Amino acid sequence: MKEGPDITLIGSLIGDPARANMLSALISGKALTASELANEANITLQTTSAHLKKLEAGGLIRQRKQGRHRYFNLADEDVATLLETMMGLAAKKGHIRTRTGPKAPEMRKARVCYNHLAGEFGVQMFDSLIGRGFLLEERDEIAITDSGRDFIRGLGINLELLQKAKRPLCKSCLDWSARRSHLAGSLGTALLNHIYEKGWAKRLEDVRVVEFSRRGEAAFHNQFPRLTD
Amino acid sequence: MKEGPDITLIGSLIGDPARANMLSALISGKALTASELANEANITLQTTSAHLKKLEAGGLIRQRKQGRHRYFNLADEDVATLLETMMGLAAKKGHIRTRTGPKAPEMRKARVCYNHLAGEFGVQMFDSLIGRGFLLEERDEIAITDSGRDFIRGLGINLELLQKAKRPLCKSCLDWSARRSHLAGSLGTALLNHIYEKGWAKRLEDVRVVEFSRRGEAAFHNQFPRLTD
DNA sequence: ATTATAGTTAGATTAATATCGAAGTATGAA
DNA sequence: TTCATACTTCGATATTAATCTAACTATAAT
Repeated sequence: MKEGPDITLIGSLIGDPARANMLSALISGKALTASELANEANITLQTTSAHLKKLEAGGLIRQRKQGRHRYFNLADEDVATLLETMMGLAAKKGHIRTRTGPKAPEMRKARVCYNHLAGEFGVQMFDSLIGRGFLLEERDEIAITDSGRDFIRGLGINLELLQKAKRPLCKSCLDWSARRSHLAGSLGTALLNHIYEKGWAKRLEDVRVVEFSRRGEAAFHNQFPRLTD
Repeated sequence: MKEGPDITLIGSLIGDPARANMLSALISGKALTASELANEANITLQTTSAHLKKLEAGGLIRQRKQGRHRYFNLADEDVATLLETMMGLAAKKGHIRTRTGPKAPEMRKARVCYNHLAGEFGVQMFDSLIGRGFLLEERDEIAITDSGRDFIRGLGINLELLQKAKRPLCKSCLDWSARRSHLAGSLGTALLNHIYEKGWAKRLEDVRVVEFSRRGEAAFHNQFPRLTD
């Protein structure tokens, strides 16, 4: 890593495929061990160790020692925001991941993308919110409408709290599997949490698949109905 | 550039010092020729050409042919946003540019940083807004107060329009020269535009220096007084 | 103690790519 | 036509850094 302007280091850290894979894995918020990250990036543990050292030195990740394990996390919310921004731009520019799309059908159905819902369920939720006039899509910007505010508040979500956050409230995110937009941003995160809190789906360890129960699936479809147009 | 997840390409593009220098130069919004960018990055024109090709293929820049010149720009506002986000994170993590800070004294005084005001004038404006209770600084987040809203509206700035934008309204940005914070975000941009519109300073071509007139300087100090505490 | 698991460090190899020199293309000026 | 400027393409070189094997440290389990 040669000298260069301030953004060079961060760019080169993310610019390596192995490290990018690790960061992508960490973006779900779940703490992962070095071995898990090695597996995620398909490299040996030694190489992983070297990468983790660089990522930590660059301030992108943090580690917690616990017994003989080391758990790694993104350093803070800002790093997650940066990665989200990059993913969004990459999707818009058509840099779709060539190598590994979501393979398993459960992944295509519903999965965690960073910290919001993606997959068919994510797309359906987004379409439903747009279709009922709760969200407004203009070019690439998403805005919430007045009726949308009422709807979200009706779910018991504290909208004012979300708006104070640095992250944009509404943001679209292109879906790998469906090649359609779904909802990111702090509202997207809040809605995923809502799904967990209602018990519609379980938060699985280690995996990004979101597993809906039968009842949860029905409740989801009821809350975010598919509209025939 | 090996295969990898979607963010890898963008990361590696920004991760090269020469390219990062070029992108930093372009972030002011001014279109630059290949030769100018070569000069900015301190590399030969041949190497520059190769870099520009990659940046364009990656969707980060656009080019316009005009006679025997080629003018380069960032591809769109999203790219600028990404770079701003990265600069912000880099500053927070302490990855300050080691090599070249702003040299010329005019640069230290007032310059364009992305699309807001930086340098001593930028820092003073920021301090003044904080000191008069128009902005609130909590940890790394900046928020506008009710009296701040009144003040900004009083300048004739449409605050509601700014808040609808994707970009955060208020954001702090660490100053290279002053090592102090100044105001970025859409409000920062709006205030810089306000300075131009009032005729306090001229928008110079090719250079990032913001040149205040005598009268403009006085008006600026009047509008954003330095507070003795 | 002994063995197993989790991770780091060191050293060698290899692959990627930034860089430049030299030659070529395109536009404009004299 | 000739010359100059702006930029691209080609080919060679050199440097960087990602990767692996092997050896080492630390914690935990038996």
